[in-house]
Amino acid sequence: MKPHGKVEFVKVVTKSSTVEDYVKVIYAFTEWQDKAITSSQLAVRLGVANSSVSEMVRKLKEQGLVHHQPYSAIKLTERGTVLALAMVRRHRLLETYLMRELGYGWDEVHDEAELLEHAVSDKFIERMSSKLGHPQRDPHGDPIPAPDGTISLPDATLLSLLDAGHRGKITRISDDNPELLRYLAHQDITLDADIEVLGQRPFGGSLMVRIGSGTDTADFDVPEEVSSALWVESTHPHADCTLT
Amino acid sequence: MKPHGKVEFVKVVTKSSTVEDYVKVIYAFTEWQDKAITSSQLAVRLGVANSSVSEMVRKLKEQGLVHHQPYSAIKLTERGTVLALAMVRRHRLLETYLMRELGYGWDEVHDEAELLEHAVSDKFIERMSSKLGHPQRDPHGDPIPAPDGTISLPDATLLSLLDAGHRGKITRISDDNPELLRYLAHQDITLDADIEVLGQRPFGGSLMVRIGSGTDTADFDVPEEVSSALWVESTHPHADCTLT
DNA sequence: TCTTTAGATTAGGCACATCTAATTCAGAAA
DNA sequence: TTTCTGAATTAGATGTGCCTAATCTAAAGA
Ligand SMILES: [Mn+2]
Ligand SMILES: [Mn+2]
Ligand SMILES: [Mn+2]
Ligand SMILES: [Mn+2]
Repeated sequence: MKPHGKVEFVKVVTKSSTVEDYVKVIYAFTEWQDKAITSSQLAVRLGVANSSVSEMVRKLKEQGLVHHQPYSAIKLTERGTVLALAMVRRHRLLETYLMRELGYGWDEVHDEAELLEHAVSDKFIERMSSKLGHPQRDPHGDPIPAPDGTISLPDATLLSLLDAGHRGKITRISDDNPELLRYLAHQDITLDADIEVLGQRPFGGSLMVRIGSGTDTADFDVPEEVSSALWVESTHPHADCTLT
Repeated sequence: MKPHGKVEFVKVVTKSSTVEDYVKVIYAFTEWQDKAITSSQLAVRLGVANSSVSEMVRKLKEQGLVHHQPYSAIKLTERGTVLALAMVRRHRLLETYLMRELGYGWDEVHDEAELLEHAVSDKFIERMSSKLGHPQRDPHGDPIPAPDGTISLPDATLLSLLDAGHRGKITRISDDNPELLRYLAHQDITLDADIEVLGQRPFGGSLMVRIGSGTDTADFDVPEEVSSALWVESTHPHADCTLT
């Protein structure tokens, strides 16, 4: 007597904190540009060996969280995106909460949120969100997805890509370098500050910018490292440029 | 050329969340009575197999966190006690915070704290403590150890051990049965309520108690399951008993 | 004292997430 | 088209924490 049908064991999906971090990083990579992440880029961002990523990506695929053809880039499935957005919501709400309710500095929130995001319950997240008045963005200007996964990305451009004359508001600051955040805070370069690109020093040097508005302005030379961490939303359309 | 001295590799102690839970449970067992916990009692409380405990206790001993002779009870070392008290502080502060700041019910805080206690930083804990005004006990009446490990246990007795006539205040309610907590809250039996033992129903039946003071009192029959979850601090010394 | 037995420990394995080293592959360069 | 090369994958292993099954032991009972 042989079985005449195939027996399949459907693996119950356990979203470990490792899996949560993988999908979150895969998602984050495409948030501000549209190329999908590769195996080794993922390895660098997670701080693990390439081989660990290969192994794990196979498991993520098994669980229906990513699409992946060997030797090509890694993309989230619908389900993977849902999980990633849930984690991004958690992370950003936690960062916001830590600053507003527990007096953390904006350079201190990331690491704490990175661990807490895996430990708090949905109830905790929603209570926080209520208490904060359902904020739309985190302390670094990153948009906070709604509970249903809806997210609206502001129309911002990387400062380092802007031409002289451009004016706008700083709407996002990359949060992965705490030291940079401390530097910026010390210089009073904060979210929503008005900014104008004055020009670029020769031979690929620093970008010259003016921060502030009206009479209260200050000029800075920002090196590539900084200008590639700041996103600017234009206040005037392109036509308004004052080219010298 | 042979080495003429012994080379030892001292294991760097990594306090995993598993280790944290083991020492916490070992500590908790002796908080309200003085017998040390056995292997199988520990297994029940942690929800793991006996063999897992044997294995883990060996590792805890290796790390200097417990004293243990095979086939006998498990005791924390000085270092183990320090770690346990730190975890207890975390757990109880978190419970208090969840109730006071995020509107949790006292039956909902335990499970959330059980996970969060492993994920939050010391900074988080101390910020919470400040914000709460450095509370001395958690929502269930359990004392919160100070950052240095100091803890003062209230002089309370298990309700089920009290004789008729005893009066006092409820100062502690075991928090490991959420359903019981909901029942008590529904009956307005809360921390600091005045209580008087009226007597015991025959044949090992329920304990009859009076809750409240002055004109606002209510009588209850409390079954063993409940009376062994409530601790009472006497308001009148023993001499004041009214035996029938 | 000898036997029983409940509780504790060991043996042998598994799942997860990681590593280093060896191998394979896709696409660029010749 | 063939060769090369860096990226990606597989092979083989480790550490942690858990399991079931087998074995052992201390303390109680006959
Ligand atoms: Mn994380
Ligand atoms: Mn952020
Ligand atoms: Mn715990
Ligand atoms: Mn409690």
